[in-house]
Amino acid sequence: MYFSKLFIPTLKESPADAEVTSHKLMVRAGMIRQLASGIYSILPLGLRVLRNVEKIIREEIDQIGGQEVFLPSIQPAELWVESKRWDFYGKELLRIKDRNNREFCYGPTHEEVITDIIRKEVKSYRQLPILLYQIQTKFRDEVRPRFGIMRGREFMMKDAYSFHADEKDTQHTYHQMAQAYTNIFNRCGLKFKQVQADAGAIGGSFSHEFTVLADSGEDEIGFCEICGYASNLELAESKPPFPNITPSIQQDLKEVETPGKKSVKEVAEFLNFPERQIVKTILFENENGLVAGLVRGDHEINPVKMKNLIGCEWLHPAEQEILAKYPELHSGYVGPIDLKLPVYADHEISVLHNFVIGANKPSTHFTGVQVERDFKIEKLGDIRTVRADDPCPRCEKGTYHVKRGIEVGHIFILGTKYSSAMKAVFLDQQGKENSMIMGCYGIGVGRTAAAAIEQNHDERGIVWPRNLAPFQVIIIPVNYSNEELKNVCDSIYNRLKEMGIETLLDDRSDRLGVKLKDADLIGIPLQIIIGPKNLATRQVEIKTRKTNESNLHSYPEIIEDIPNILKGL
RNA sequence: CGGGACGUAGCGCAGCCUGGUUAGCGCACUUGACUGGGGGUCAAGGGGUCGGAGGUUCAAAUCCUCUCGUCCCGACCA
Repeated sequence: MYFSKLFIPTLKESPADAEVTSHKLMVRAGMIRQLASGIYSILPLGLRVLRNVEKIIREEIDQIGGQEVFLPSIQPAELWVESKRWDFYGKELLRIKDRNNREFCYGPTHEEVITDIIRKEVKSYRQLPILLYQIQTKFRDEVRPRFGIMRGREFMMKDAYSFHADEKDTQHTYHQMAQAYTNIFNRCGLKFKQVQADAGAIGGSFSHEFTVLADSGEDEIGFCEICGYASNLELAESKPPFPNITPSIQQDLKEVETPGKKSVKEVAEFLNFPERQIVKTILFENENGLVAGLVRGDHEINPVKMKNLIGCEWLHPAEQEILAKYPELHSGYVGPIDLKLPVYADHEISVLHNFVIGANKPSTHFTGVQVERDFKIEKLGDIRTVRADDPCPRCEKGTYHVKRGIEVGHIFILGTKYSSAMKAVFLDQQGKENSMIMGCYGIGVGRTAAAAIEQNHDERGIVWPRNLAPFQVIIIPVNYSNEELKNVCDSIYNRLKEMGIETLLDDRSDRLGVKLKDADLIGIPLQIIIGPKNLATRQVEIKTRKTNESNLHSYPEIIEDIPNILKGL
């Protein structure tokens, strides 16, 4: 490809509305342009990168028996009503009406469509398992789209769905898929972790996320470097406490005044207790009303883990307006003693003695509190968010490391959530009707490309991992209008093309500096710089974008060696 | 949805508070000349519903109201 023929509008300055590096660089490198909030046009250079991601995905998913399909983006409401998600999905579902006033949505995901196909066509265990996938744009009307293509409303996604006759077979595919994902992200040149994850709104029993490590990421993950345990922080298990020996002196419950001291920090300072000796009571609301959660003062409560412990449909922090309806609750002084709400406590509480807790009375706390003696716990469990350096829950010696990351892939075992709601059933060997067991497996294609930039860039621009790079090599003549340079460039270009190497030739009449800046910005792994002085001694300069180091090599011999150099990158 | 900010040429911004010539600057763009190993120089140019609507005023980019859009923080989220 000749640079002058390529539509690649590069920018010197970053757009004002871009925040993260990948967004800035993708716009500056002429890969994307915004059309509306969270909606982007993909320009030729950007598309080449996305196609590379897609190609890797296709190869790996095909490898484990996936078959590609292309599904409608506009989906009828009835399907979503059937799966009960028409209401549940909320405002993120972009709803539209056709000329006959029939309701549709722009698909945010395709469980319903794929389940509909399978239930109509598959009747027997003999036809299972089936693994189908699609790579298409989807639309989720995000509350707050941000970070360019990383979290757009319209986005390119690979979604795979599998249907099985039994649980064991589902797990088999799940594990194959996990391996395929590992291969995919390795081939994309990413540093990532497979972490245990919450299934969230999509439902299901078992799931993992693939998270690319990056400080700009929105997710936090906790992992142990000794045993390899890794989990999204919203799910990461905390190690149960060692049972504490009851202290010889068990203090009596005592009411103390704590005028105006509401936060753990204030109370701890005022009473001269360590924060870990204070217990916080946090109120949540779920489908059954208010519930209370207890964690140690120096810990943070984790709503996802709490929801899982309770086993409720949903759980939100209680709103101030709701609290106003309960005159017995005093913000900052809520406690479990004589509280007429179900109380869920973190397991660390079980080994605490003589602690401090709100007294349900303004400006008052209790000291000398003991679990069981002073209040009852509905259920004890792991409901706090783990921190760096907390002990690993799976091994003896390890401790947690906490890092930020970008979720680029997510795999789920769905069970029969959709198949039973939508009656996707089959007859087993005994002629008995069963719901199919499903798995679903997503990868954000654009997000993967953006994550690659977050992880691979420098102050000059993008440094593409070789397999994602829009071109492998860029030829930069100091002056293309010089007949001799032009001939050399053209012949190198043609030879590389013959060798099947995607090559860009910067034939523009701009000065060298401009061409070098652009080459650095768009991040092509290898630059071949051709100038008259070096050429006079039969040499060309080869620069590796990753290291920004360049060396002279004798020409034309070096050209035959380019494939090897690329392999080593 | 709550809080905050911004909208002036393709991009980045100044001007607005304190209303008053023809609305500026840098980059980009066009033409020409010189130049040619890290965004070069000089000269001459083109490009604006000042987001939109309404209002105040002799006069509005500037003040007021409404509205649309975009971004940030939070809540939310495969």
